[in-house]
Amino acid sequence: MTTEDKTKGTAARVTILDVAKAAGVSKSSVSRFLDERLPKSDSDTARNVRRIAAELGYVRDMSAASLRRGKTGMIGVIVPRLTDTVMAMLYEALQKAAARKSLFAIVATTDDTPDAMRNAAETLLKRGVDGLVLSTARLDDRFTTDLTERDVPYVLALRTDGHSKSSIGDDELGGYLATRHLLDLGHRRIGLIGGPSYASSAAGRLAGYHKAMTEAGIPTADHLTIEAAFSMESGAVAARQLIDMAPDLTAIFAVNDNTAIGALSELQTIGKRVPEDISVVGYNDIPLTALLPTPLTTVHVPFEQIATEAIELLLDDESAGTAKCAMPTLIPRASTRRI
Amino acid sequence: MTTEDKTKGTAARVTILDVAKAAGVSKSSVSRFLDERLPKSDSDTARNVRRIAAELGYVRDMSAASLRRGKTGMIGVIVPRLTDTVMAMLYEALQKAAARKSLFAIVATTDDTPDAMRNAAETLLKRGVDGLVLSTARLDDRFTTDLTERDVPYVLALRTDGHSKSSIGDDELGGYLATRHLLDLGHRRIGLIGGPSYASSAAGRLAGYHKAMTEAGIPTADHLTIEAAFSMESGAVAARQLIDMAPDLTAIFAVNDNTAIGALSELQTIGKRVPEDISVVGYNDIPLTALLPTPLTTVHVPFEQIATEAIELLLDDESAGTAKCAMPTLIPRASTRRI
DNA sequence: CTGTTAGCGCGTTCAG
DNA sequence: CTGAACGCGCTAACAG
Repeated sequence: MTTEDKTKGTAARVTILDVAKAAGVSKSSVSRFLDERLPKSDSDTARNVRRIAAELGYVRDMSAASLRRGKTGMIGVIVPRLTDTVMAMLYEALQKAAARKSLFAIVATTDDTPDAMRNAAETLLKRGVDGLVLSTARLDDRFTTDLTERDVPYVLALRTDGHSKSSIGDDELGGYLATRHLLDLGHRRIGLIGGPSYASSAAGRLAGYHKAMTEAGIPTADHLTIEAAFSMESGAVAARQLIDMAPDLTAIFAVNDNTAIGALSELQTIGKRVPEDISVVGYNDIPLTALLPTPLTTVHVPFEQIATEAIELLLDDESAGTAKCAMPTLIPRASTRRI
Repeated sequence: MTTEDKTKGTAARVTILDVAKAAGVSKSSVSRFLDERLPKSDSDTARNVRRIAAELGYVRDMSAASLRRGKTGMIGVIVPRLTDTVMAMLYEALQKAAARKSLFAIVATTDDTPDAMRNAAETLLKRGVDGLVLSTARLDDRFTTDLTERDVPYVLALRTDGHSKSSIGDDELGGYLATRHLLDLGHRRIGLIGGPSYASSAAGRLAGYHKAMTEAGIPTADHLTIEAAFSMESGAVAARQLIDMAPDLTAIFAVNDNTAIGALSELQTIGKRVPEDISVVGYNDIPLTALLPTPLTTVHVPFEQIATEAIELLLDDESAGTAKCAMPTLIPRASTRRI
């Protein structure tokens, strides 16, 4: 009787009712004992129920639970692309942070274009996510207002729009540290390869660069900057333009490791040696930077911390408008040297 | 009456019933008209219902639908890590392929360790995925038998265990092409940095290397191989060992771009120039390879195709044991030259 | 602490 | 083709 005949291939799901019967309690009791959100009771029956559930191989039906609870326990993450290691690192960190709160992070990608971002958000929302983590916020975008109107909880990560809840790195400090490092090595003619102006991260790092340069008494007119996308290709193009504009540069600060790597490639092509002829600093400290033929000096960003704080902000209803800001660190490597 | 008072912040969900009432039909009709799996009818009422649903902003409640259907429309993907660009590319391709079938691909990472793999699978299964795509299969693992016993549909991607449904690249051909390329350039002393022996991809590429070498009449004793993990660090270590073993090598074939990059770094360190002193070939054609200071010759793998076929196999019940195999292509770049 | 009851929103019978 | 009715598995509210 109790040992049921499971015909091969018909995996007759064990339901909460089976557990209830086997344990001799009601199904609501089982439901409560197995509720991972509640502090787990240590009564005799509680333990017994958990044991029986485990023996029977019971697993809660998420669909049914979600329907009833009105929550899925999933949060949606939107990133430009996962093939960008920075974004992969962020997502992996968000996954871990979410798991610590018994949540599961699912991801959708855009190509950093606003309409793809809407699609991605709709896809995720249709899947029933309880909230959104956006790493693609644009300073000029109205998308977040839509989310607010629709009462969708969300938080920005890595980039901010200036008013939404956000968990970011201190980009201005990072930009300052990078530039200051070059200044300390004796460089004066320092070019900057910036990121797209709609990204707050790029803007912050640029501001840090200006701050350090100005502080060092270098005239603003000598601040050589150029804008690029966050890709290796555009880093290469930007490096070429920068060198054309100012052949006497002794250092370049690229606000992103990818663009820095592109720049490295281009510098090699045009016959400038790094660091003998020119020093280069990147940003993000992706694993690759340490293993380049010339290991790249870069700014380390604490993604784990940013992710943890993003999830906390997302879950905290009382924190509207709050912005958390994590400290970056300079990692000196072989791509920079004293002039 | 019909225009309800939505109190701010209480997003009173539009249900199928609201649509039914507004359209003057029963909810079951609405359900049918909106079923994306059925060929969409073009009757007057059908179009009308769809229009009204759109106007009202109706979106199906996935939890309720999943509960009723017994399927979530989600498939689970397991990869070692997303910070490995190869895996990010595979996952992005799987996402796209899944989307084409109205499925959503969620992902979990292991660290290429068998127990983390089990955890990842359980996590995904608890979330209710309809099937699994595994890129972490080991030739010696029994995990897939468990899945079969539990009637969980699954397919292997990139790596195979020799008997499960799989969608992989033709690794032996790829290994052959890479080695043959070096032979054609006049190299005879060719070292190989292999991958972990439990990965069929590594084994296949190694076999291709041996085939090409033997075919070229090079004695087996001169086949210089060494095993490494799929990481840049271990590529560096392996390159060092290889050079220590055989200082007269003129070429290295690394069965993975990451290990190739690690090797490049190490070669630089010990003062060997690429390609002047030694040629290097990688495998996978990750975007970075084209933008290294010395662009890397590598083997291109059609991830999109592999992903598409993986999803098709997963959904096809009649294809037990089938293995699809996609053709790789050699991409010659600056890291290899005639001896 | 426990059990009873009443749906959550939907898809699928099964009659018409 | 359509609509009425049922119930998927679970949890929240309530009553003991």
